[in-house]
Amino acid sequence: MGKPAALGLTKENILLSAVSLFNTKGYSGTSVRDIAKKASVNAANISYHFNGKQGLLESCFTRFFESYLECLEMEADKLDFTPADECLKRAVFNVLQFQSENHLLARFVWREISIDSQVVREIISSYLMKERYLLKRFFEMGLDQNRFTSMPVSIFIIQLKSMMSMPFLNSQYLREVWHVFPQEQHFVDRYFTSLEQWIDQCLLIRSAVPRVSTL
Amino acid sequence: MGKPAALGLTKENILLSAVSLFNTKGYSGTSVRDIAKKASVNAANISYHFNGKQGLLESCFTRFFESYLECLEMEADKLDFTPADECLKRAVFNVLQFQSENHLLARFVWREISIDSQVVREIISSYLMKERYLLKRFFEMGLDQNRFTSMPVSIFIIQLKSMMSMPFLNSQYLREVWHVFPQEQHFVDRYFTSLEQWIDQCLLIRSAVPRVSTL
Amino acid sequence: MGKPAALGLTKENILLSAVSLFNTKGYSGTSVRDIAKKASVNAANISYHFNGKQGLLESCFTRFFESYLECLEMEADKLDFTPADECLKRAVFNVLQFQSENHLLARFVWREISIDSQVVREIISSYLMKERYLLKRFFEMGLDQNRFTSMPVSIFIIQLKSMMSMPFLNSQYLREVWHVFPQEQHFVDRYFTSLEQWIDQCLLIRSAVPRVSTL
Amino acid sequence: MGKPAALGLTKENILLSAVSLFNTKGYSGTSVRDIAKKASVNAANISYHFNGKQGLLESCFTRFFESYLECLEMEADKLDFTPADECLKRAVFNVLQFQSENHLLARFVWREISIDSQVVREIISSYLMKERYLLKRFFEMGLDQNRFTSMPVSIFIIQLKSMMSMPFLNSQYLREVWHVFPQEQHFVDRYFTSLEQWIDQCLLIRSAVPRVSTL
DNA sequence: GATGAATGAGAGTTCATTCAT
DNA sequence: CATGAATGAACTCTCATTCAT
Repeated sequence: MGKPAALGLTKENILLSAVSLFNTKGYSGTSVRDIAKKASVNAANISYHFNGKQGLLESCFTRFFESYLECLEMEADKLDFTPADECLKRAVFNVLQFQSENHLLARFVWREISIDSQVVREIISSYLMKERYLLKRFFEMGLDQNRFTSMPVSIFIIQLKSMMSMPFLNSQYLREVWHVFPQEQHFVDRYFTSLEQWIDQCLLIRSAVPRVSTL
Repeated sequence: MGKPAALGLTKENILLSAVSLFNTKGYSGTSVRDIAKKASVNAANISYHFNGKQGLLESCFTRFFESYLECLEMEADKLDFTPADECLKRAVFNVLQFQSENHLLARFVWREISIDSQVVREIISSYLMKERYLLKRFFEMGLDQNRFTSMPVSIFIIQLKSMMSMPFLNSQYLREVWHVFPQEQHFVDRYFTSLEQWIDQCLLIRSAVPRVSTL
Repeated sequence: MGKPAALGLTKENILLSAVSLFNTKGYSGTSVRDIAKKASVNAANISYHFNGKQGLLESCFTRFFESYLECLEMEADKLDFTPADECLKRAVFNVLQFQSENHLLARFVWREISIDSQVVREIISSYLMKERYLLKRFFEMGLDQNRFTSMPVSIFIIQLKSMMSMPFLNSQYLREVWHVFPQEQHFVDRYFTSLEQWIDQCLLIRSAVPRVSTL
Repeated sequence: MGKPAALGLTKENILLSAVSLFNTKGYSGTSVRDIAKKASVNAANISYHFNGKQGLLESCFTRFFESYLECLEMEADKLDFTPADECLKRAVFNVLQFQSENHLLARFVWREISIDSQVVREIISSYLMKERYLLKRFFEMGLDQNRFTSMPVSIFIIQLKSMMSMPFLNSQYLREVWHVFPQEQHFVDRYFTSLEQWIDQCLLIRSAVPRVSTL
C-alpha cells in the first residue's frame, strides 16, 4: 500500500539523506538501510528511484558538478571582453560560494573522487575534462592579455584547486582545530580575500593594475 | 598449520597490502579478505596481529603521523637560532619529500581523516593538536623576528596545508588530467619551488631578505 | 528474490526448527545456519525476524514461560474457594501436561536457564519471580486452611520443581536407561499419580482428607 | 622456551579453569582461549595435555562420575548385612556431600549430559548403566528385606535422582530466588533430612522401623 | 613442556537487491 | 509508488588446532 506523499518528494528526500550520510561516513561506509531510515522510507525505494546505491552516487556527482562547472562557465563566457584576472577572481568566488551553500555535498564529492574506483572515474572524467578546459582558458586568456606572469599552468591550477576545495573537504578539521566555519558567509568573504591576494601577488604581472572584484 | 615465515614479515606484509588497498578503494571499501589475499596470508592473521581491521587503520595512522610530525618538529627545533622563513621552508620540503616517498599512505590518510568517524577522530585528534602547535610556532616566531607580515595565521595555515597535501590526496587526478606525478622527485622539487615563492610573496615582509633554502 | 511463502509461516518455521536444534545440541552448540537449513529458509531471515540469534532465544523463553506460568496461575486463581492441595495438584498436572506436549521446548529451557549468562538472567528473572510468588501462594494458602504441615516452604518447592522438570530435562536418560517416555500421555498420568501421593504423604497433615484431583 | 612450572601443575590448572568456565558458560559457550587465559597458560597446551577441547570434557566427566559412583558403591557393598533403607540414606548423603564439595563440576556435568551429543553419550553411557545397576540393587534389596513398599522402581529412582541433582544443577536459582546455598554444609544437612523423611514416608512400609542414619 | 605464529573453517551479522503485494 | 519479506553474497571476527621453535 503505497502512501501518497507529495509527488516526487521521496526521491529528493532520499537524496538529501544520502548526501548527509555520505558526507559523514563516506559512500562505502553508508548502507542503503541507513539512508532509508534517515529518509523515513523503505529501502527498496532507493533501488526503485535511483537504480541502486551506485545510481544514487551518480546523482550526487551529477548534481554537484553541473552546478560547480556552471560557476566557472558563467565567468569564462565573459573572458572575451573582461580582464582575465577579474573573471578568474569572480569564478573563484562563485565556487567558494557554491561550496559553502552545499558544503555537505562538496565535502563528500571531493573526498570520493580521490577513490580509484572504475565507477567513479567513468562518472566524473568528462566533468574533470571540462573543468580543465575552462580553467586553462582563464590562464591562457590572462597570458594573451599580458596580465599573467608566465608560469607553469598545471602547477598553478593544482594550487588553486587545492585552496578552493580543501576548506570544504576538511571542514571538520577547520571547525575543530581552528574554529573556522566554511559553511558561513563570513568565511567565504574572508577566505576569498586571501585568494584574491594570492592571485594578485603570485599570478599577476607587476605592471597590471589588479582588478578588485567588487562582489 | 602455523608456517614460520621470515620472522615478523607477515605483519609488515599485511600493513603494506593494507595501505595499497586502502589507498585505492578506501578503508570501508576494502575487506580484510582483500588485504589477506594481497598479502598472501590467512585473513585471521589480521585480527591476530592488529586486533581487527580497525587496529590496522590505527597502525596506518600512527605510522603516518609520527613521521609526518617529525618532519615539522625537526625544523621547529631550530627556530630559536634560525630565521623562521627558512625553517618553515625546510619543513615544507620535508613534508613534501616524505609524502612523495609514502604517497600511497599519504593519500589514504588525508582522505580518511575527512570521515566523521568517532574512531578516526580519537586516533588523530592528538596528532592534529600537535601539528597545530608546531605550525603556529613557525608563524609566531616569524612575527617575533619581524620577517612575516601580520596576517591571520589560521587562514594561512589552512592554505599551506591545502597546498602541501592536495597533490598527494588527488594524485590520480594530477596524473590523469595534468600528467604530473607526485611520487617523483622531479615533482617535489618543482612544486617546492612554487610554494617557496608563495611564502616569499604572500608571507614575507618586503624588507626581509628571502632565505632560499639550499636543499 | 523475496518469495512470498504462506504469510507469517517463515517466522514460525524458524522458531520450531530452533527449538528442535536447541533441544538437541544446546543454544551455543547450534548455529543460525543449522537452524536456517532445517527450516529451509535463508539464514538472514533469522536476524530479520528475530533480531539475531539471541532474539530467537528470547522468543523461545517467552513462549515457554508465558504458557508455563499460566498453568500455575489458572489454579492459583481458584485458591480462595478451593482446598489448596487440590489446586496444587491440579497445577502440577497442568505443568506436567504442558511440558509433555512441549517436551522439546521444555528440555531446552530448563537446561539453558542453568547457564550463568547475563542475557539469560535478564530475560527470565521476572518470570522466575512470578513463579516464586505463585508457588508460595499455594503453600501459604494450604497452611492457612490447616491442610498443610508446617515445613520449610523453600525446600519443598525446590523438590517439587525438581520432580516436575527433571523428567523432561533428562528425557533422553529416561528413554534410554529406563524406557520411560515423558512425551507420552501415559507417563504424565503415571508420574502425576506418584507426585500426588508424595504431596499427600509429605505435605498434607494426617487429619486432612486428601482431595483426589479427578482429572 | 617452555617455563618449568611445578610438574603436572599446568594440567590440573587447566582442568580447574575449565570446570569453572564450563560451569558458568557451558561447554559450547566456552572457548579454549578463555580457559587458557583463565589458567594463564598458552592455548596450545590444552590440545597438548588433553588432546583437544573434547578430551578436556571427557576428563571432567570421568573425574565426576568415578567419584559419584563411588558414593553409591561404597554403601551398596554393605547391603548384604545392613538394612537397605539405611544404606540408601547413607548413599544419598554421600552423593549430596560430594556434589556440595564439587558443586561447579556437578552443575556442569548434570547440565551437559542433557545434550544429545554423540560424544557425550559415548562417554557417559557406561557410567549411567553402572549407576542404574547400583540404584536398582538398593531397591531390590529393600524389597527382599520387606522394608520397601512395592512401587515402580523406575519412577522412584527418577524422582530420587531429580531431587539429588537439581539443587546443584540449578544452584544459581536456589541462591537468587530462595537464598539457599547448595555448596554450604548447612544445606546438605537440611536437605538430607527432608530426603530422609521422603524415603521414610513414601518408600518404607509402615511396619518397618525407620533407620535414622546417624551421620 | 611450553610458546607464538599461522591456518581453514565456520561463527553471527549485514549487505544491496528483488519481488509479490 | 511504496512496502515488507526474502535472498545470496559478503562482511568481520573467532574458533580449535597445528607446528616450528
